[in-house]
This record gives sequence, C-alpha cells and structure tokens, in this order.
Amino acid sequence: MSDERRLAVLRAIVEDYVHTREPVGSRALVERHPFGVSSATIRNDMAVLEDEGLIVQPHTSAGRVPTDAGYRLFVDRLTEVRAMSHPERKAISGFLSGAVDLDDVVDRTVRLLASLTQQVAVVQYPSLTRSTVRHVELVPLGGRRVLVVLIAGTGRVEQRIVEAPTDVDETVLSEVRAKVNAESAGRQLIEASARLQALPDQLEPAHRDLVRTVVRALDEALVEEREERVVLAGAANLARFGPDFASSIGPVLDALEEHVVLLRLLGELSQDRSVVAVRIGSEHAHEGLRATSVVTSGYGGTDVVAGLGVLGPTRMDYPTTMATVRAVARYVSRLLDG
Amino acid sequence: MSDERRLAVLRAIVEDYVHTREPVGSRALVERHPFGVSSATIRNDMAVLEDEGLIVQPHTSAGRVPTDAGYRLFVDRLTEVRAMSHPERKAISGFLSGAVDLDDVVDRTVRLLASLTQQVAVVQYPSLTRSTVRHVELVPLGGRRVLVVLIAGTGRVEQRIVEAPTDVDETVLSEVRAKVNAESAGRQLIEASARLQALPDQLEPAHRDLVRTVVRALDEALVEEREERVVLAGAANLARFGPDFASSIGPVLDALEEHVVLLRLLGELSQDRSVVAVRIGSEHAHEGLRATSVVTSGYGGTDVVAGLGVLGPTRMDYPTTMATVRAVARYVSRLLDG
DNA sequence: CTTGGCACTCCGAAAGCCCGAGTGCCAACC
DNA sequence: GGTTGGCACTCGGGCTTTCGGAGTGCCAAG
Repeated sequence: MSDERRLAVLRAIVEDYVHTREPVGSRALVERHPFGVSSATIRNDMAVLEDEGLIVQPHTSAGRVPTDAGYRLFVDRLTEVRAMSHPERKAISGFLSGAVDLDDVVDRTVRLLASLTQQVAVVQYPSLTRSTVRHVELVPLGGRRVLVVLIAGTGRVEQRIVEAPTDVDETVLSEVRAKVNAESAGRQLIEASARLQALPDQLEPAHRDLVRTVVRALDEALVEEREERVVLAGAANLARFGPDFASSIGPVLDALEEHVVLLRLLGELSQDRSVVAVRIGSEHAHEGLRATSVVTSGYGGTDVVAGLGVLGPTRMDYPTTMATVRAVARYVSRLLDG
Repeated sequence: MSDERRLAVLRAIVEDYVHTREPVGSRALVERHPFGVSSATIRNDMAVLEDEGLIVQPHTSAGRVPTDAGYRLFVDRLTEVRAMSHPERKAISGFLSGAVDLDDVVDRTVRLLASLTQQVAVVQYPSLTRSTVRHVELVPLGGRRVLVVLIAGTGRVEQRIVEAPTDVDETVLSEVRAKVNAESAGRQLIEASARLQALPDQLEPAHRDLVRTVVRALDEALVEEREERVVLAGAANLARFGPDFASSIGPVLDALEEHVVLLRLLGELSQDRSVVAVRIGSEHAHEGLRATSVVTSGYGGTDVVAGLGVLGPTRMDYPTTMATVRAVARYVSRLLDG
C-alpha cells in the first residue's frame, strides 16, 4: 500500500472539504481527482488514515472530515505556500503605501488582512523593545509632577506623568534630561533600559530620587507596555464562517476581547519573521479558540518586533491564507524599515 | 374603553415578553397581572394596540410581541428609571475608583457596563473640547522636526511630530513655547484654540511660520481628534442574545467595527449629560443596528464631554439598563471631575 | 363595556417513512 | 500484497403527515 498515495488522498480530502464544506466520500474523491484507482482502494486508504487519527467520519455513512491532526500534517508536509500574483502584490503595496503614520499603517494592515482573507485579522503594535530611543523629554507640570515622554525610532510616542519625591525646578530637570538622553538616545530600548538603571548611582545624591522615579517610568514605558496593544478587524466575518461555526462565535469573541490571549498567541507563534506559523484547533491553549485556526507571521524592522495574523475556522484555505499573511507581513516590514 | 388599562396592557406585554422571550397571549396576561377583567376584554385591548401599531402577532394564533413603536412608548411614558440599590452603587464606585489613569478609567467603565448589563458596552473617550489645557510642550527632535505635546486637564496627552519650515533652535523654541503656553494654559480648549489662531500675527515675522505650524498641529489635536476614540467590550454577549438574534450578529459586528457610526450615535444621543437616551431598532440610521436598541448617556466634567452606552436586542430590560447606564455615567463623571 | 362561548387558524413537535450516500468486508483477481 | 467489483448494512436527513394546544376574532347576552 503506497504511503504516497495515502497522503495524496489526505490532501485531496482537505482540499475538497475546505472547498465544499461537506464530508467527502470515496466516490466523490475518485471523480474529482485522477488517482487512477477505484473507490474501493481509496476506501482502504481512508480506513488507514482514520486509524492514524487524521480523518474522521461524523456519522456512519457520511464522508470523511479532516481532524486537527490531519490539518496539521497537511500544513506541515503537503503544502507549499503559494506565491502571490503580481496584481495581488500590487494591491497590497498600493493600499499600504498610502499610510501617513504608524497608527495608520497598523490600521490599514489589519483591515487589509481582514478583507483579503475574509477572516478575523489581528495586528500587534510594533514593539518598542527592539526599536531605538530617539529622544526622551521631561516636562515640568508644576509642583512635583513631571511629564516623561519617550519618542521611539518608529515614531511611536509613550508618555507618563510621574510624581517626583520633591518639587522639581527646571534647572535640575534640564540636567537630568541631558543625562538621560546621553545614556539612551540612539540606543536600542533594551540597552537604554539597562544603562538607565545604572544612572542614579552616578549622580549626586540630591537628584537620585528624581532620576529613579523618571527611570522607573521610562522602564514601564519600555518594558511593561511593549507589545501591549493589538488591533482587530473583521470580527463580523465570524458570522460568515457558516452555520456549523455559529455555536463557537460567543467563545471566540470572548477570546478576542482578551487581548492578553492574542498577544501571547502572537508572541509564541511569531518568533521568526520569515516564517508563517499556524496553530490549529485543539492546539490552542485557550478553550474558546479550539474551533479556530490562527495563521501568523512576525513583522517589523531588522529584528522581529511584532506579530500579525488572521483567525478563521479550522476548515480554512491554509495555503492561500498563509500566502496572504506572509505577503502582508513582508510589505509592512518593508514599509517600517524604510 | 379605558385608555389607561390599554397602556397597562402594553406595559405588561413588554415586561412579560422581555422576561419570557415568547409572544404573550391574553390568557397568560390576565393570569400574571391583576387587571380584574377577563381575557376576552384584554383581547379587545390588544386588538386596539395592534391597530395602533404598538404590538404585532408573529403569526395568527400566536401571542403578541411589542413593535419598535411599542417599546418607544413604553420607554417614554411607562417607565420610571429605577433607582440603584445601595450594594449596586457600591459595586460600581468600588470597581471604578481603583482606576489609575484615564485609560484605565475608560477601560474599567466599558468592562463594568458590559458585565452589569450583559450587553455590548461602548465608551467614548472624554473629549478634549470642553476640557482645559494644562500645558503645551515643544521638543526639538533635531533638524526641522519638533514634537508638539498637549497635556489636557483630564490628564490625556496628545502628541504630534511636525516638520518646521526651517531648522529650529532651542532658543527660538523656548520663546514660542512660552508664548503658546501664555495664550493657552489653563484655558478651555476651544478658547485656547481661538487665541492660538491669532498668535502668529503678534510675533515677529521670523517666527511666524514656525508658530503657524505648531498651532496647526495643536488644532488638529484639539479639534479633529476630539471625540475620535471609542472602546468596546462585551461583544461576546451578542451570542447570548438568543437564537432569534443570531442572524443579526454579523451586521451588528460590522457596525461595531465602524467606530464612526458609534461616535455619531453617541454624539446624537448624548447631548445632555443628565439624561439617558434610547434609540430603538428601526429608529437607527445604520441598517446593521436595526435589530438592536442602544441606551446612552453623556458623561464627563462640568460640561458634557463624551458619551457612553450599551447596545442590546430591542427586547431588552429598558428600565434596568437605563438605570445602570445612568448610574455608571454619574460615577465616571464624578471620578473625572475630582 | 364586559364576558363566556365557540369556531377557526396555524405553529411546531412528534412520528413515520424513504432515499441515497457511504461504509466495511469479502472473495476474486493480477 | 495490493486492487477491485459486489453486496449487505447503516444511518442521517429530508419529506410528509398527523395532532394538540395555544391563541385569536367574533358574537350574542349580560
């Protein structure tokens, strides 16, 4: 019994099922695909595939449906990520290149992904972690309050208002500002953070507490808030996933609202920028996502700085979705690099 | 035929229908409510109510269901907004008072609304318009780039990076900064905006272009971006509205994603802070919302600065929802004022 | 205006039925 | 050993039919 043909059968089942949304039987399979063998043979193959846990039949006398394990094998071994056609590429770059600032890039990206895939799109804000510090500004607000502003290389701006231990005057603040910028401007955020930690000890004791307060605020902005934001689009597509998906809509919406869950997902899957990663159905840690698959990619500048992806039913067109996600991630990365 | 009893019948129909989710018939009505008349009499009343377009029967031989007009009359004339109980108030203020900054206030508010009402909650970010300017900061970023930061009385911070007409040096910038703050600090945003418009003419020509650029950026931050953001929570509750609502989920999610639609809605309905406003089903301009009702209130400081509300099925418990929205709006307002 | 009575409608659940798709298995075949 | 046609068997789902109950509208009497 040819191992190769069995895999071809699995591939055919996945493709047909994704296409028709209905369990696929042996007869239909040999009609649509040129296996050169009879349906009885295919039946034998299917029995084996079922033993291996790659497909199941919803009821006796129904066709077969891929299991999550079946999709996994399909994605890992039976799929080449499709290349995008020229017009497709053009549409992507055209739509994205109109963006005016970072917010706009993220916004356009997430909408684009949602509309191209007809699924739910998720885009994480580019993390500050790998980005650089352009400038740190300290603004006295009167009394002990100081506004701490961090401007990152990406153009993203984070600010905090802090309460200094004593009243601050402008001359002290100028000094601190100069020191802080000397230590951090132009450096990667992680490095800047490390250097800033050491800063208070190098200063005269009178300023230490103020500097500590400022550094703590910057650190929050740098570390805690990094990767903290995600943007969604296309939630309405959930309703289009079909009636068999209806019962899952509630839990999925719940999960989508817990941005922490999405961030973890993107974080775990988007380690590598050049690769699209897929998490399928039961592979999800979060219960509410067990009916869905997520296709993600890292994106950003020279290092990976964030992730993006789409979420759809496990019965999705993986090759196309993966191609789209990859293409969009690449274009956004290029945009942010330039 | 008593007009009064007819309205009592309408009220009873609305209440029972909201409670049971099933069309209510004349027999069930007299059993549950002490009208002191027979079901035949109620039937006559119902016939009239149906003629008036306030109720309909889904099919012959089914009970009656309120129409949107019926709900409207119920809300306008048959309802006293319930007062919240002490424990309820306490839960609200307790949950909200833990907030650490404006973002947190908005975030907690929207979650609170969603969980209290089990519906979809919408909170608009407090508008800057009626708020005051606390401080304006200008930061040279090197070359011609200047970071313009606006700190509002609410603690909200808006920033823009602008490209000055020529290279900027710190001394010029200090001067401009002083002027700008003198004109705007402590003033209401609208007033500040007006005064800033006049500022360029009062300065020496050399600085005018720079000031114009800065003022334009501030104006954008003040005017264009005001009221631009809404935050949602509880979208998953859509799935709990019942099977009869299932077909509307898609369109509603679509509408929820168009924040512009929500902003217009909140804007139109939340004119007055002390009043809860309701828009019912077919009263919505947006098609996708025709199956829903929205209950909103203005909230904010001394003037109305933003709106919040919840969205649910037209068959919702209006008195309770209105009470909750009102109570939450009040607590948030108090929080922002203090 | 109210009421009891009555004929009428019609939804929806339950039951029964049948058809077709699909399977598993087997014996024969190459 | 893999492949094949044949065949009996299963079972879901669509279709129709039936039936009961809830609810109405109307009417004539109070």
